[in-house]
Amino acid sequence: MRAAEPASPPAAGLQHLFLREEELRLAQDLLFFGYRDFTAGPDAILAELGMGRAHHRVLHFVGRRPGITVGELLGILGITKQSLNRVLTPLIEQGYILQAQGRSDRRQRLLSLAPPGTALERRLFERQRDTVVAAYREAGPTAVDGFRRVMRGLMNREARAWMDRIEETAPPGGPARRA
Amino acid sequence: MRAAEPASPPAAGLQHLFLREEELRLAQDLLFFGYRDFTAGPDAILAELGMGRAHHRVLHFVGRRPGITVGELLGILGITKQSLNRVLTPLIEQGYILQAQGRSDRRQRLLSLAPPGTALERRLFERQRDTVVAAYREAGPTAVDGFRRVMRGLMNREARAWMDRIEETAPPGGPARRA
DNA sequence: ATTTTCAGTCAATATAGCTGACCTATATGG
DNA sequence: CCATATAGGTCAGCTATATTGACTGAAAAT
Repeated sequence: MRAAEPASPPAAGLQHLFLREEELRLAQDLLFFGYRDFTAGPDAILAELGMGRAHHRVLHFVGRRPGITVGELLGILGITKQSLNRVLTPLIEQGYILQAQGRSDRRQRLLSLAPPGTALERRLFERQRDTVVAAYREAGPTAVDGFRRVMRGLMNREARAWMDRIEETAPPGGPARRA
Repeated sequence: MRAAEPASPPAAGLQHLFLREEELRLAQDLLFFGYRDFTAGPDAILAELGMGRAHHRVLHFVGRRPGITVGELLGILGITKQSLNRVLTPLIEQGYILQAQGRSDRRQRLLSLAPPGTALERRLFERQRDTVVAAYREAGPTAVDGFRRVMRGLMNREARAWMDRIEETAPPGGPARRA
């Protein structure tokens, strides 16, 4: 409130009506609440195991790309090696994640989920899936497509490239090669 | 848009085709990368000022609801009083946020942005706005509507109620009372 | 043989959250 | 009026997630 009227871009231009300030502030609200509640389910499970969101992210991306190297994982997560190792080392020690020496480059550690890792990731996934399925059902297929396009638009170049790669190699239809 | 045609539901198996596992894992990826890059801009500005995301959230929601009480803010943010005060107290001491005694209940502290707070929030908003505007423009109005519906679907009941209220009192058109 | 890269480690620091205990000021209700 | 409940603040201590910088060892590349 407080006087001010902070320059709602006067919407003069054509198709820009939907880009007015209030629309964009609404986007901020949506992303804050939506992301928070999206992560709330897994967070609760992880807390019971003495883990946090960072562990989930590692399990998720290792599950998504079995055989991923530590370096690639660092690139995806956008954190430092030290930060990653604080969650990765315990996950390995506790038997959730396996390391294998790289074939072409033996310095590399190829990461994959051990059975307990697969199970935990699955449990976290299913909790999150319930949230997403409910939202997707309510919103409908057209909205889902719009959601995907907007989220993609928020991502930086690197993240988009990663999404392109994952969509190529893990197409709708499941982990197996496309039908 | 990037190849791929992300599975606009091929209409084959009724309305469930778009809820297959891979689609849902894609949603996890989208939310992780999208949210991270959405917050990256403000994070960089805040870091220069020795602040973090928590400060931004306070500035955002106080700006959104001037005169909000501490208790209401706690409810929105979903954190403890102690956590809030660790960022709120410095924001007040540094002149970004004003406190006024509640009129009907003098125990309440009604929060609002002081001019420096308005300016900083504006700066953070504009950085984030650029990201959102780019995504919205790329995706188009229909996609934006879908994005909103899905994000809303991810939110819990309380958050939805808050969104309903904000949409009533701050309708498209700007912070001023409805036309 | 030197240099670079991949991975891991140690130490120190900062932010953002948490619990529990306790305080003041003000409202509210018997 | 007094007792209790509520709004807000504060102290102390804990955890999780991130950071930087410095350094190591092994293997690849030149």
